[in-house]
Amino acid sequence: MPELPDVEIFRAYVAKTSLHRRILDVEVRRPRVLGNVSAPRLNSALAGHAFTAVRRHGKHLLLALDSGRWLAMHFGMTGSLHYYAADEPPAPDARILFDFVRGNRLGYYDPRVLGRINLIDDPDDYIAQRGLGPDALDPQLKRPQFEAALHGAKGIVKAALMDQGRVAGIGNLYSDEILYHAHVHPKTPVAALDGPALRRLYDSMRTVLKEAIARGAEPERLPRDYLLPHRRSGEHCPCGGEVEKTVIAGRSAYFCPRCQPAP
DNA sequence: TTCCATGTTCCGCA
DNA sequence: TTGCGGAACATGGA
Repeated sequence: MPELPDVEIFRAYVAKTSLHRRILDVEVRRPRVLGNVSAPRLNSALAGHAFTAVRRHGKHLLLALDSGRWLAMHFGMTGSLHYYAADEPPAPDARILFDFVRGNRLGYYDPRVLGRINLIDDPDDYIAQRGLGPDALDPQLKRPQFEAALHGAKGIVKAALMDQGRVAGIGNLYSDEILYHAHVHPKTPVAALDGPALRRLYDSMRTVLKEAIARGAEPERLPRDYLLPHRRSGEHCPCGGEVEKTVIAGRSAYFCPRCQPAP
């Protein structure tokens, strides 16, 4: 689930449900999801405080506390958030539960336990320490900055799009969609991209991510002329051609050979 | 039972 | 140094 559009949905969800509510307790049911902080330290840092703001960088969600500290959430491959009213029992497989006053709760779920939660002092330091590039939807990221981010990459374009150090937020699913709209084959070397191809990649990155957010980050709800609703090998591309699957960097990559001719 | 999965990181190799 | 393939992490669904 959690690529940029999903995490953006989480951001709006937290903003709507969980800000300015005093936290009573943090229930850590699976300590493995805690990165740099123990369960007792997390609890003492949060209890009595409230989240005051929430922002997103790439696939990372950053929650400000009224103490000045921040909680950094990453969702791995399967993480999500669910908010519960006082009379709703949280699902039993929550990894972490943030208990607010009056019985409301925010639950952090992650079946595969690949996500992490860190307690940090400064989100910009955190982003820098992790070597993250600019957020893919940052208004400051214009076409020249995007081209600069890809510049010098020696590998293939799908890997470069997913490289969080170049541009943050694009994962395996949406890189396929972006390449599909740009009519670029996923194995095209970055060095072989000409000006028009770079322009199409930038435009489709912005369009695809915004459209995905508008559709609630549910790939199946994307327009029919998108690739993701047809992302199975043998399925028909909107153009009538057949969707093909290949493996790139250990990940499955789907594309339409008719719309995205081999480099 | 086996394979595969929306992420990240580490290792070995070229 | 860079990039790639593969493995590991842990779990559930097809």
